[in-house]
Amino acid sequence: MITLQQLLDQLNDNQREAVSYNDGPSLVIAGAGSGKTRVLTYKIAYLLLSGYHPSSILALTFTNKAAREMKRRVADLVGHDKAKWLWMGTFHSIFSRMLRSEAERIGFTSQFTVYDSSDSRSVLKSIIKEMQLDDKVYKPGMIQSRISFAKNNLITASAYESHGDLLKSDAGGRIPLFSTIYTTYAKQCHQANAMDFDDMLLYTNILLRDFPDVLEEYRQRFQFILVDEYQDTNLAQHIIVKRLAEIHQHIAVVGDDAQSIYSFRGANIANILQFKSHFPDSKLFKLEQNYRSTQNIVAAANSLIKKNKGQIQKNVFSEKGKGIPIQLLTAMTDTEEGYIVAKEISDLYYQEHHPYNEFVILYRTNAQSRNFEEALRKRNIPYRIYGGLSFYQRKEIRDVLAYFRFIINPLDGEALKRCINYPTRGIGDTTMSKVIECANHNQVSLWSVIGDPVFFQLPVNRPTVTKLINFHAMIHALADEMTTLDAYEMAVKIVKTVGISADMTEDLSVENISRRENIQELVSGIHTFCEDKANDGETKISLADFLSEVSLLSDQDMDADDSADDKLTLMTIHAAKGLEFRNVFIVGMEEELFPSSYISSERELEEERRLFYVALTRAEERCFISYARSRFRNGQLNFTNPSRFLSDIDPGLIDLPADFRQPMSTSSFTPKWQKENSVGKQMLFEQSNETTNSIHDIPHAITSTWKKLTPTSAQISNSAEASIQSGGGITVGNKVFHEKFGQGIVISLEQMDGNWKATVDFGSNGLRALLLKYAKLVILE
DNA sequence: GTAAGAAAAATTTTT
DNA sequence: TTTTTCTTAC
Repeated sequence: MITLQQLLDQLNDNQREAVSYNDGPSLVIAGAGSGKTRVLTYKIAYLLLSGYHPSSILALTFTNKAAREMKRRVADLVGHDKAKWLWMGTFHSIFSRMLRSEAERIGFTSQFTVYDSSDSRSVLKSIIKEMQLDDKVYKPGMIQSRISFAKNNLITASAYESHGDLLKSDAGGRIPLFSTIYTTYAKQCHQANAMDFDDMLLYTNILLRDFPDVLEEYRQRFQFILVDEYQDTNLAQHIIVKRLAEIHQHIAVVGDDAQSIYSFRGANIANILQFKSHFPDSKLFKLEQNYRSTQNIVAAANSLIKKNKGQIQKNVFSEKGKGIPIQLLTAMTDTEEGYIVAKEISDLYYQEHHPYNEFVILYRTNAQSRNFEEALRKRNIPYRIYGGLSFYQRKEIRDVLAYFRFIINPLDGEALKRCINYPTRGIGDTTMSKVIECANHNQVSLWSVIGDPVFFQLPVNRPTVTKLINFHAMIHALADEMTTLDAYEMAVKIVKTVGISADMTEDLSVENISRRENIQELVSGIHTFCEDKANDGETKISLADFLSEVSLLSDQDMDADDSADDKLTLMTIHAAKGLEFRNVFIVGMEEELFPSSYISSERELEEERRLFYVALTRAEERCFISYARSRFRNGQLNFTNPSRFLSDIDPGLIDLPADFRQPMSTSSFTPKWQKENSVGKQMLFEQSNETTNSIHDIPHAITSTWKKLTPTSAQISNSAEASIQSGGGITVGNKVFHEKFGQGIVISLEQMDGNWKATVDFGSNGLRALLLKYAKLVILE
């Protein structure tokens, strides 16, 4: 147990001020490596020592890992007995807890299922199919992200339906039925007693908006609110936090606007930049001393981030040694880049005795890892790759979890589809389509139809009826066991009963053995889960308890086996946020790759620059940056140019090779279609900083997102006009001939990655998007 | 209901 | 180039 004084003595002046300030809202801007987590944990400990009850403190994070780490560190300060009562967890897990206890108010049961993004994509796919829409136009992925953005901006399906601008924008983007899909999707999720990740934020908002007693209860309960990584919050999260803190104003948020790299997931940097306007009495604290990196690295990162506009001014400094300049490695090809980096690592390992686990290779895209893997293998350098399939994404794990879900919530149609499909039991697509149609027709759940196919006059033959009824009976019997068995017993029982065990023991292929091990790992994970809960004094741990936690878990949360063995790390820069390494290699520093060729606005360019900032600030001691002059991308050899970001770094802080030519492009963004012709001067993509308080008002921010997702009619005509000047002679309205698709009419023209793309209506052969570079279009008239 | 073959697409992804 | 998704044939 620590005293208040001891607590404060362990902090620097700025940290101490931030921790002990409790006269109103505060915003703590925590520069990279400045002890952000330390401030958060000490602040919580401080509050506990000054009399707050742990259960009156709410601390929100973005990852379970961060929550766990923070809880551990608070426990180290004040003891586990106190720390365990804290409301500390991810936004989603805390809100899930609230939603489950108030579920009935919004038409769900406390057993509601959480749909992950592949579940919701699958639901959307079947809706699109059912509405007989072309999934080339209504791309499930695109629809999904639009719905996600709508929810993150608190636009419900019904609000969407009555929002003229959005409807108009959809019509202009050739997806007039989007709103209908959204409504159907919301309805189906609701009927399935299921919420997707975004729903958890949206419904929490609705709960707090429509039920004053609930709002009041949680306002009373949470006497102090802390939020980590505030720069990554979206509107939905921001509004919830704001509502809860509205009365007592006991709120502290921590973050770094310079590390906001998740806007593509809906994060709104304005939440942190405009914090003062949402909490006018708030006090700003800045943590500017970096304890991680050498002065050189800090200065280089500072010089880079200075190129961004619209940020909170800070002066990050280091009192460590000057260190060595950043080293730039140039390769002729991507393969050579791998070789050079591996060589450099090898030298440091053998000559300076740096263990491999003090190295990280950071890249913009996962696809870049390959060259490095090969080069590392050649030198026998052990490595670990982050990213790719997570444990919970694996088919066998999803199968098992589907059974858990289905038994707990029989209305969960997605789980049903998966369960009925595996292990094979002679019920295929044909039967399922009939079941779905029958369920829709009778307005009942799939579960009901399967329970009594004869009653619902399902048009299938006798053996199929038996199969369906058997399946129904098996699930029903298992559901009955729920009352007596705990999570672990239940899991074992399910895996045995449904035939997964049998299926796994049958074939002994290598893949199958790995699958079996994965299932084994899941089951023993459940065992551990039960034990942990029992140690905290909980009794009767049900499978539902496990499921409600596991559906909010990601692979990042279970890497227990790291750091023990001496392996180098390969990961994307996004995945590296929050981590630190002695030696950092930032690779693929080329135009079109980093910054990504996908960016289309100054705002996105700035986010890419922040991403680079995050990469640089991971380094403690050495930082290497590499690029190649040529690279295979999508099977094609491309010649590349060094990234414009290289010239954003103060030249005195980076060791340039003798033959290095500064990237010619300036650091500012010019859309290609503006560069090549002078049509269209307005920045259609700029995001507004406005946010609003009301669920039904459409924040300005979202409309701009919309413009990104769907070309507005204005944009289309801009592109069309531009094409008149430089589109290779083809213009909108041309009748053209394609050797495969025949005759068609050019509907629109736009530029992508410097290539002209035409959308052509080939009549019975459908709408086709064609790159003029490849498609040999003959102009007919 | 599965397996092989063709076609199309190919950022980043805390929950 | 690889990976994923859709088709088609057994």
